[in-house]
Amino acid sequence: MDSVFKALSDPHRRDILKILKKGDLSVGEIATHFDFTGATLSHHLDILKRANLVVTERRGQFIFYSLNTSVLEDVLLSFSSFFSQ
Amino acid sequence: MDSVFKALSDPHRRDILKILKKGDLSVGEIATHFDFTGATLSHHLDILKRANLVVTERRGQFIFYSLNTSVLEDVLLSFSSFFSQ
DNA sequence: CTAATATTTAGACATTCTTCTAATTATCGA
DNA sequence: TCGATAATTAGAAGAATGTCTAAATATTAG
Repeated sequence: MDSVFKALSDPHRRDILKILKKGDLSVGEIATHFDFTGATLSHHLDILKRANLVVTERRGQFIFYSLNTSVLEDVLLSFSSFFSQ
Repeated sequence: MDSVFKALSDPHRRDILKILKKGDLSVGEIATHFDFTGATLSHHLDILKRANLVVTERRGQFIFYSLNTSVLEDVLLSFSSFFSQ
């Protein structure tokens, strides 16, 4: 759970998750939304992946990232019980 | 919202919130749950306060901290819409 | 096979974060 | 009022974080 909170603590990473809500995107497509380098984006994606918030799938030259919806639901439940109850 | 995510990114601060769920506590009482110094605790409490996650009230010598429940509910709602929809 | 494109990895640097000790402020009890 | 207790503030040190450039890896097209 720690890695999830850490992952969500950066605004750029939260933006990435929001962008992925609309559908899977390749790294290059995600990159068009930001000003920093590909290396930096790669680093953010790695942190999201380690937190299990996203999953990847290679399709030819491209690597597509998508939300790991089941984990996101778990996270939300976890948040609920964290705050209430 | 950024300050909230930042505040929640530290495990000790999340522990503090959990402890406060049981009821208001003075700084000294909160301190009994942790190993670090009072100065460090004070710093964590300051971050939680700036994020509006807790509120304070002086009672004589003591300063009591309690959860800012209305903001916590907002945060949870915000999280929900962040993940779903 | 080679060149081009997509992405990640390595290494460096500046900033931010967590923690500490020491000093300061606030309040109470005698 | 003074000393003791409670909490915060100031300043410093080391670790972690976000970012960059350059190099490496993977895949496709010709």
